[in-house]
Amino acid sequence: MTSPCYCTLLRTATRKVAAAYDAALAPVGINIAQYALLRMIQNRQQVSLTELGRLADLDRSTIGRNVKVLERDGLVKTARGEDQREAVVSLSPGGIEALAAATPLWEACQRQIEKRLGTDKIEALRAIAHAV
Amino acid sequence: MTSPCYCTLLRTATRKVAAAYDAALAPVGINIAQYALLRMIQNRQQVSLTELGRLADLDRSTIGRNVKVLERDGLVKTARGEDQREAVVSLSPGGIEALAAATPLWEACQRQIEKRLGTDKIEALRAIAHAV
DNA sequence: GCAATAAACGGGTATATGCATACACATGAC
DNA sequence: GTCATGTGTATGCATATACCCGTTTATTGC
Repeated sequence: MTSPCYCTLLRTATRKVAAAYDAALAPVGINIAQYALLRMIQNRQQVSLTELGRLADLDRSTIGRNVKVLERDGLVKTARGEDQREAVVSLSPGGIEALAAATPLWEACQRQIEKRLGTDKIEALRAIAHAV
Repeated sequence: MTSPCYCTLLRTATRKVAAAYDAALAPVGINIAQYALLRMIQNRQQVSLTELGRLADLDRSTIGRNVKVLERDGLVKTARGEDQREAVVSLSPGGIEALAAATPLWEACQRQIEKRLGTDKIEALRAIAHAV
């Protein structure tokens, strides 16, 4: 009768996987969303909120709020850009440190997921992410 | 150097897919999370919050809040169970109606995703969801 | 140079989600 | 029957997320 809802499958899987990453990163005091954001900021060195939103595929207002939490926690700093409208975000020393501390934990999580899913499903996951 | 974060792939894919379902269901005034919850309630006719939480793999407190929104919107009703601690949830007439109106829209979304991903990736999605 | 338009943020409102804690009710040992 | 323990909810606090609207700052057309 009713086929499984693909969206619900995804949502549930994501919650579980994210919980695993969150738990792994907890010692550093950040979660997986923050880790991803910190890494994007690191890659660009200097980014505006709008650009970060594009990179992360997130609404600008979401990025703004998430960055605010990172700033409050001393992991990033923001400044006005040349374009006075722009808020330019970059890692603070604390953020660089946190990222360095978090990366091995994140790596371990990656390995764990790879082990759990196996090469074929990992490949499929990449393909699915690319397709949607 | 840095491999793609599987968690971030999943999170991003889920956001996009959920947005598609949310948009499809918008005419009925519910989102995909609510649709999934309504369907679970319909299947069981009568469920406690704890059981719903188990079914949906969600924290009990999350279920409690989500059900509260459904109740406010007149889609479900809750009553005290035999066990006086229990809140028993069931669909209201409005909820039955909404579910009926939403289901064709949801079906269309399912078809759209199937078309977008193709049989192989759909199968893989099921396998991944099962594995995590 | 000025008016219209576009772009970047910020804040309000709303949902979904989890954890920790408090409170209410049940149940079993005695 | 009473007390300890377990189970079911509710609530406070925090994050992530989106949409809409208002304000500020560029940019562009004339």
